[in-house]
Amino acid sequence: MTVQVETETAAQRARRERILAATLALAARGGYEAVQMREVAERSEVALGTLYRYFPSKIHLLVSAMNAETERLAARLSRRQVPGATRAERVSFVLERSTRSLQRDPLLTEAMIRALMAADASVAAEVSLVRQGMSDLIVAAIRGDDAPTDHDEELAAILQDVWFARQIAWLGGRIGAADVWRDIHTAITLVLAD
Amino acid sequence: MTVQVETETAAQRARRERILAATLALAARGGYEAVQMREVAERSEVALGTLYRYFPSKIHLLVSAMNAETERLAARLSRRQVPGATRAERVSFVLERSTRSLQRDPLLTEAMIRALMAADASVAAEVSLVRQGMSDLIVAAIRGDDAPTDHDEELAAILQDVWFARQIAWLGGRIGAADVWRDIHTAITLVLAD
DNA sequence: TGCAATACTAGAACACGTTCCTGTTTCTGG
DNA sequence: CCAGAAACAGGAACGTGTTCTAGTATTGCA
Repeated sequence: MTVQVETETAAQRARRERILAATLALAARGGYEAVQMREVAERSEVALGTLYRYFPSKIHLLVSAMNAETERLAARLSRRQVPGATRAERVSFVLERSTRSLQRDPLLTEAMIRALMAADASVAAEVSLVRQGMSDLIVAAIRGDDAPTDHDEELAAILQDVWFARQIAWLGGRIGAADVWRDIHTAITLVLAD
Repeated sequence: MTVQVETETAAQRARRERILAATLALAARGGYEAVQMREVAERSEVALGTLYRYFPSKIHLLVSAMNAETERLAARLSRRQVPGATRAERVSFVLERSTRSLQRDPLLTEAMIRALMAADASVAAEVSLVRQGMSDLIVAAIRGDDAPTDHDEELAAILQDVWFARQIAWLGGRIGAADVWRDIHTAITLVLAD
């Protein structure tokens, strides 16, 4: 079992980017169900079989798209020091920005979160990437400057679980968009009582 | 818009129960994907169209099955006083029993949790029932005897979010069955530090 | 009891994710 | 540059959730 070295021609990189761009465009327009594999293939000018060679399932495709979006968000947030005197304030800042960023494009978010939920073991690696990115953001906010501890990781994991579950409740029509942030904020103040 | 009074003939009640029984049997045997609508219809000796008249989608069907199972669990747990001196101990007792009860039948659990995740707005009512049932269990455990407060409801909501998200992580192959309970226990002790 | 409405059966048909096949293009090592 | 390998295009085909149709049985009511 040899490890494949990262050799991707320019054409391949271009295809991958066209595919992801088409995915984001379709998702932003009509959410999860609008991301149809035939349509993605057609828009990215790639055969259906090729699409499946790049992304072995619709779930992989959408989780990869979410990972790219998460990286963009993280890059934007980590540009400068998170403001706030207490842990709760700093984490609130980060999670509110994240939540608002997602809610700005509800259909895109619906598509990505739905894929994240539907992910089975074959997508575990990609999902872990997304989760690790979020976790890093939260841990960095808890610690103003110091090195993170295991305890911080646990707190971040809980907050992320709440964050995730609240998004699902929102997608499931059980709570409104405003409730999402309110509930997450409640969890932050309960868990991070300084 | 008139409200339909609950008139269900004996034959209809029997059909509904045959359908749910077939669903549980198939789910316990092969999980979510083994619950195929044609197969459920055939086993419950009902036409496919009739199955869809009773349960308008596979998700409705599985969430309804989960609701029935949750009620059975709640009935068993509420039979006697929850043991434990502290809130954390009592909640741990209830959630460990719930978690173990689910993990005893991993494929059935996979089917039901997956449906719960995939639920969109059209299933919101049924999903809320399941969630309310779980919440009642947790709140009752937090309060030994007293009336619950809003604060208790919030704590229960957070713990349930963690519980739910950890089940998803387990289904997604990102953590093992043993980790599920360990993580939930961690959350309990962090959130309910007495 | 008779009849209109509703419920049910059996099965075809449709949609979309996924797989597979055949022929062509592009890449890579010698 | 050439031969073989790998990647790609185009599209048929399959599986399963869901919908639809036509005919039959059941129910509720005057």
